[in-house]
Amino acid sequence: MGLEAVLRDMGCKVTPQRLAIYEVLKNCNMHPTAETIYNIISSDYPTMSLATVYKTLDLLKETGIIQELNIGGNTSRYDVIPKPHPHILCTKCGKIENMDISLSKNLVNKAKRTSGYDIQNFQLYFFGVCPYCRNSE
Amino acid sequence: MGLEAVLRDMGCKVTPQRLAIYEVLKNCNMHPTAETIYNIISSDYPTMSLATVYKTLDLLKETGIIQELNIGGNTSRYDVIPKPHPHILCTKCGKIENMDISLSKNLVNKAKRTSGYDIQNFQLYFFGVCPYCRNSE
DNA sequence: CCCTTATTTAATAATAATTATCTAATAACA
DNA sequence: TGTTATTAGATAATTATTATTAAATAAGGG
Repeated sequence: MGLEAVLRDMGCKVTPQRLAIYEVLKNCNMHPTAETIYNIISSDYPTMSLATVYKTLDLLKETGIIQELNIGGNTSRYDVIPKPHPHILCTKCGKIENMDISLSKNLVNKAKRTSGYDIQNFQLYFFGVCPYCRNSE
Repeated sequence: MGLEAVLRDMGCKVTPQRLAIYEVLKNCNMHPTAETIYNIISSDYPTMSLATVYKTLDLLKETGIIQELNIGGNTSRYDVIPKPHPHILCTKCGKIENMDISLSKNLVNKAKRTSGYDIQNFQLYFFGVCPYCRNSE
């Protein structure tokens, strides 16, 4: 289901701004901040406001098609969710990458059992030095 | 090695404020924010300033005896590190608890292999509804 | 034990990220 | 096409965090 359908489903309006922000996230693998998205979009949408970016990101989060990452620093980053996946941050250059591994069902089940929580989601962040930064030392 | 020794080791001064902030973290399992720590301490140290709390937390982070958690919201939380452990956030009441499980060596190795990173650390956050909140629905 | 000095505290200002407010613009639907 | 509720955009407000600076103080040498 595309973003348009999702928005209509929620009784929200389909606007060019919303579509554009989602497109940026889909086409960009750098896990941008709200401000980065704003900068990227500004050339095509000179009237776009940063507040609109924030409001739209909140909305997209609610729909569940994007997620917010809190991987340190003091700004949130955003990411489309094709399926849940861990992230890794290079502590030298600040780059954030997707990881193609998953938590074992086993671990998640153990988490449910030991915590007693009804677990709905998780975030796994690794921190380290990327190969490029390692070579340039 | 206690905090005093660690500080001396780094050539830093041992001050009552630093000890007090660390004590709060050790005796408090709620993963407090800087402001919460400030409030807790204020009764004993009426002259304590919030800036001192922040600076001390940064210092304690550097020593490696505490860690900063970025588990959403827009405020950091802090935690002593007896050993690395996952955390779980109740999305109803906002409580954050330690979890007594660990990532398998297997998974970490796979992460190293597939990413090529020199992995130094990780954070694993689960999100769900705690038993208490579930019952009071 | 006191003096000296570099470090730290505390108060305050500054910055940065995010949220709230409010008016003009616009998507949706009759 | 017109009406209306929603949204965008501009701006102000709020919140978290960091920087600045003068006064206070811990640590080591005499």
